[in-house]
Amino acid sequence: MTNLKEVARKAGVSPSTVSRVINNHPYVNEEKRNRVLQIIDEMNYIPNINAIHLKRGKTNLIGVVIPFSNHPYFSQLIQGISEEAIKLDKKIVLFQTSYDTDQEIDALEMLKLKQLDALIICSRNISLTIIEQYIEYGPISIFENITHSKLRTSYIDHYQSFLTALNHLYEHGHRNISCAINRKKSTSSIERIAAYKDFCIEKSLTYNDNNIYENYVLLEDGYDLSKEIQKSLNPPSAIVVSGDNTAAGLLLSLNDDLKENLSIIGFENHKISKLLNLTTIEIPLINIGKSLFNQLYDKSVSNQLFETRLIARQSVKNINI
Amino acid sequence: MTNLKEVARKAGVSPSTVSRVINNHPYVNEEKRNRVLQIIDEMNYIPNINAIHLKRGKTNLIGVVIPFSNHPYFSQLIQGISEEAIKLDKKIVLFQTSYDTDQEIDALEMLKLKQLDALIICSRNISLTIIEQYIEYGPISIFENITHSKLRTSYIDHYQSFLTALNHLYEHGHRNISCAINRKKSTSSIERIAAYKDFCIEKSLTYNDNNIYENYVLLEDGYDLSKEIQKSLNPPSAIVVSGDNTAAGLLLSLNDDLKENLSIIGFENHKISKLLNLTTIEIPLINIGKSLFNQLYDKSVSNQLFETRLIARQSVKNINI
DNA sequence: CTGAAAGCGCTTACAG
DNA sequence: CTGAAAGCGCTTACAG
Repeated sequence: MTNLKEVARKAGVSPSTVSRVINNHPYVNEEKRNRVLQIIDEMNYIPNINAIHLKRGKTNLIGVVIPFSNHPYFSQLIQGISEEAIKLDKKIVLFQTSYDTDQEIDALEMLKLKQLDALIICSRNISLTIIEQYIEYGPISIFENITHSKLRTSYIDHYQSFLTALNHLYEHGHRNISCAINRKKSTSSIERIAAYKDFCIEKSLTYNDNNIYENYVLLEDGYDLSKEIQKSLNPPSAIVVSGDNTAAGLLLSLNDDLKENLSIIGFENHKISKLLNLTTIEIPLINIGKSLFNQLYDKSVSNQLFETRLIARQSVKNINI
Repeated sequence: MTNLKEVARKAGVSPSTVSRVINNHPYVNEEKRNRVLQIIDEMNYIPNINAIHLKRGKTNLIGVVIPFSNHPYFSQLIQGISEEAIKLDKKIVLFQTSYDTDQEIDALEMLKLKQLDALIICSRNISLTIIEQYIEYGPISIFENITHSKLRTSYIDHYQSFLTALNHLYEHGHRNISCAINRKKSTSSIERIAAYKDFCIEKSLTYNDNNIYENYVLLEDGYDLSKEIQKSLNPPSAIVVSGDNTAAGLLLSLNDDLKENLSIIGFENHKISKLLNLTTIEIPLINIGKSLFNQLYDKSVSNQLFETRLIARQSVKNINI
């Protein structure tokens, strides 16, 4: 491997000059510059990036922590992050954790070791307290509603969004409403369940734990969900499903009776929801991804709220009260 | 930022000894080792990873080139790659290219600059000739049938797999068979089209370009595909769709007439195909991902063929000849 | 505009 | 078992 010094020797200049040429510094004699450039080409010289990183103290590598990449929710976030990263010529190091805490710590440790300049956490399992210990090592942005810390956040109001969905169903006459969420202990689910409880109280509907279906996230989970609903003694007339994928799977798996009588609202507004005429709450995931990235480069810590909106389609029907 | 030298000074030993402690070398006095460990803890010392990389000449970073991550085909590959990478404590740098050549070159350049130890190419747009120029900089594995070069390959026989699907339909009495593929110029599509042509010739069926539908890859593309088929003057009795996602979208979008009369075979055996009782050709993508990773660490260049198999479900019906 | 020199923070053969 | 020294390959203030 030829190095900068050899190039300098062959070109008859000092290493400093070669470095200046490579980094496009002004004040280099045109003739010398050309000579160096030519030698670089001849010798097929490649700068050692690790030496540059050592010297500069940064790597242009940004870590992204996600549980899975095979779900449109997360792949849209990645899409947005990537689009912005390309503009600044930063690279994305993917930590696909499956919510494994060790993997999450790995990412934080790489930030600490300076192999990553910054970190984006799309979803976490690890405690916030642990994450906060790493803030001193580099900017961290997270897709979660936390405003009291040094974390940079982009987030949506899960409580309000869920309430919007529930109220939409209420306005269409529904009084027996269920909901399906993913991990019960996730911060988003906690907000959603709170919205559901408050909604029931406010509308004087009986709140029942059994009306909350847990661990539904994939398309194929919608099939299982349909089975659960079908075997229910008092099946709901409507259901809020916290992801379009599951909502779509559910819609497609319904028997004829439920197909007529079950109203469904999904979340995220993925393409499949349009294809299936599914009412949904749009979440601007790509823009959130962009924001999560850009916040890393803000001078100050910021918290960015993103609006969601209901897109009414045909999967919510009126019911006579 | 405290460094190794400061730790050495405080501990009253040489930098060499500190380094030995950190790297768990034998032959370090137990007492000194403990002292060093204690100082490291006290000073909250963190080794600079870039210095280590410079010294060692490697980074434990593996690049992965994929066009999109929001498609199960690719996310399964990533899954397999990640599972193996974790075992060797290697990290994955994701290059989500959208088939943009510049992004692909970026990945190759990072290999050249030694920021990546090795590279995995799941799908490419760039020419093979260019890729081959980078082999000297580090191991490269690719998901493609290439045996004549220094590239490490894991691959399936797209020709044979497609033929299997076509013959299955033929055996069920179908004589008017279409197919849907993604990018026409991709190597896999070229093999698939060749299989289709040869099949038509062998069975004395009329081959017609119009029976090959192009650029169908997503679930929602299945909807468009259904429209295309419905407006066809001589609609096929069966279709081979080169991905389960599109096949599922198609199946779900068919009007009642076609629902009765169109047989469908998908590819990959994703969960949705089981949910919808879709006949498919299974592709062991997770294992291929694992192989692509492990081949990087083989001493010699290898080429690994993976078998596919037909899984018969209800989406292929018998037709009377 | 240019070079000599110091330094980024580690590792490792060498000598003891 | 241990330390002094050289070196990995760059960059950059400094002096000219």
